[in-house]
Amino acid sequence: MSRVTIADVASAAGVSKTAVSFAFNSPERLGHATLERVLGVAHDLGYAPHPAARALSTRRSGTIGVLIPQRLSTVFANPFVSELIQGLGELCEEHDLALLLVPPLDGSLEAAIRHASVDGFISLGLSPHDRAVEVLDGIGIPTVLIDSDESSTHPVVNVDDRGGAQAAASHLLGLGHRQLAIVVLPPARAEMSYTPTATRRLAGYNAAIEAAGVPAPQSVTAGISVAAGMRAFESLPSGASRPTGVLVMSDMAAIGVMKAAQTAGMRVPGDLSVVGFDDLPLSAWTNPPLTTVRQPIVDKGRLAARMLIERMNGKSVGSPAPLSTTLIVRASTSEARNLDLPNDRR
Amino acid sequence: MSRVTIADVASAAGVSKTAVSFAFNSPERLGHATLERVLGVAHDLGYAPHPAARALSTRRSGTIGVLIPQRLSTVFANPFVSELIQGLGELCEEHDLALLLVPPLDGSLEAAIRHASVDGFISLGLSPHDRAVEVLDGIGIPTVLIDSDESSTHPVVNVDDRGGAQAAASHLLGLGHRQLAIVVLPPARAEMSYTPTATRRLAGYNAAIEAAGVPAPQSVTAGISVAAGMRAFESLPSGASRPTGVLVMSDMAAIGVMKAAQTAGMRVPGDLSVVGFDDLPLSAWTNPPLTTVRQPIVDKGRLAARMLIERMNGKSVGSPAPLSTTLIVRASTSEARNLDLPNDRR
DNA sequence: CCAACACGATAAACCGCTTTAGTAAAGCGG
DNA sequence: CCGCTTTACTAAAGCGGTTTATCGTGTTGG
Repeated sequence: MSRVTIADVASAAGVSKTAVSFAFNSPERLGHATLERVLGVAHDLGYAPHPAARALSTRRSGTIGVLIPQRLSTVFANPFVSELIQGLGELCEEHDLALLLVPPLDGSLEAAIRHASVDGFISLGLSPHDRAVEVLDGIGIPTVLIDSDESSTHPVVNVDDRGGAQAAASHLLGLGHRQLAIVVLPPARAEMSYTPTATRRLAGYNAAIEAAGVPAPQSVTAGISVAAGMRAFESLPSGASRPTGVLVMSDMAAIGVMKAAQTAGMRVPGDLSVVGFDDLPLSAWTNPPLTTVRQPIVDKGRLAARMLIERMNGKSVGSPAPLSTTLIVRASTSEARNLDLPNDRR
Repeated sequence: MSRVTIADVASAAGVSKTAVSFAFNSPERLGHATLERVLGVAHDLGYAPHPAARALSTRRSGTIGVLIPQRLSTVFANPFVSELIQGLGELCEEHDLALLLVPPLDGSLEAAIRHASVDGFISLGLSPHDRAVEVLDGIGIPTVLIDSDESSTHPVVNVDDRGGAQAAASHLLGLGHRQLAIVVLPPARAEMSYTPTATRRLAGYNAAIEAAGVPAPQSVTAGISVAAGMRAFESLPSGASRPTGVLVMSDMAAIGVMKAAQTAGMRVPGDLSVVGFDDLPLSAWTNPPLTTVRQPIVDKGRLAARMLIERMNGKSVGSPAPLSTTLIVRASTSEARNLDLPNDRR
């Protein structure tokens, strides 16, 4: 009843285990007759080499791992990850690799890493100094970091977060907004503070804002989900210091902000301009369509996978230049209304 | 420079390999002093058991596989899959499992299956008679089918597709629509025709339509994406036989249909009513918000994972009752206009 | 004082495959 | 007919863990 092994095939075909192995991996080393016979027997018996045994022998598992810093249910609520996987997937399929999603095991990402049988890792949003990344190095598994900080030891695939954020802020400022708020990305892991990405985007926002000589904006942290965006809106200051424009670091949260604003009776963009970040496909269908900063997520995944595969093949590769971001102006932003009425607007 | 093995730790700590193994797996079998020492040495050396070796020995990989019948880039363009993974992920994390995405390898799903080192498989949309599923059986890997046909050999997790579809069609018919069209799901694999799911939904639509004594609707097949939905709209009949309502088997395609209709100058729902299937989160934000059939996708994933894990633990489980679906009426459907000029209601 | 018995640690077999080194037979030129 | 190379196939040694059976040893009970 148990699995049929190479030895079973060998004895059934009257040859050695080696011959069976050769039949699959180096067919040219076998005589034509035996090759046929072995393959035939193997097929009849439904033989499939045990993947773990094969991996142990060849030191290759045919799998690359994706380090998921949080619970799968929260991470996959963000379409960003789907996009990324589309990119990774393309390269994986091209190279006959499977994709292993590695979430924290029993709360510990490090433990999960040790258990994962992969040829390489892709890390999402983790700093190069994160303990998980150090474990990776300790084991000596090739790794590529996405959305991280520059690192001398790992290739890092980034987009121009700072430039994109700056463009977003300039856009709002150009429309006459003076009272702004920022919705910041959540930390990748509980222990951390700002993610590398959040830090860069913040810098971009602030650069534009300071250059315009406008008061420093309030900032709120929100998870990457519509619900979190809604909560973020609630915690924005109201009254006189109410912002007329809000810069959100993710499209999902931006949609939440719009939704909450609308249910609070405000009009977007009439009463509140919102600009997101990512340009997810769905951001074009929202109501109103979201003004946002486009980053090439699929490309990012593709590029990261390509670099990882090269590293797995022994080539040493450096970090590529950050991919460019572009502001996509849709309908969630408009000129600030009655921006300096002598006394309170409303 | 190569990986540190259990033998390295053993000799560094002056004990046998067995002792090191015990230190991790049966700490109670070691004296307190040695236990501490071994763990200390292991930590200093950065030892991590080789996952493949461990898997070979224990016959457990700590991984469950998700059989992806198509390219990752097309499958993950559909938020349905993200939702499902959220459900699967919850259970996986609870049981300390990782999730392996297994797309066709070199075009062959069967080949991919053989290479995957997993303890169990979840199949998406494949018939129980699919060759891939047969390979699974041949190897003897526990498997749970999602969106499949009833099977005596495997647990199947389904929703009430037929009932949901019937409700959707009844909704349109109740609004006075007489000229309908159906947008059918694409085959899961190139070889197949209708998927089990598509067959059931079609039956549901038709049951309602026939009961209403309305002419049989046109049907078009469209992939699960906005772009495919747009193309589907294009290929709908125009002129006198133009449908006033369209039943779409996926929300993504439904959104595409709406979008294409709008860019063609039609108003939704004024000129065309559209009802989708799935109730993806984003379907609530579209313009107009989409009327659709809600299916509990996350629950589906959770349930499937739970059943698989039980099967992996040796318990034999049967198929659960189909999860229920409910029609969610939003704003993409309205009464049919001027349907027969003389006596039109409305 | 000796048999009985936990206790702590180990040697060796095993998991299922790949691969190196090697052997027997066949082919070949001289 | 002999040495030399090919060809076709195999034995056995890993790969890096786990696990079973065993073995000293210091403790006890009778």
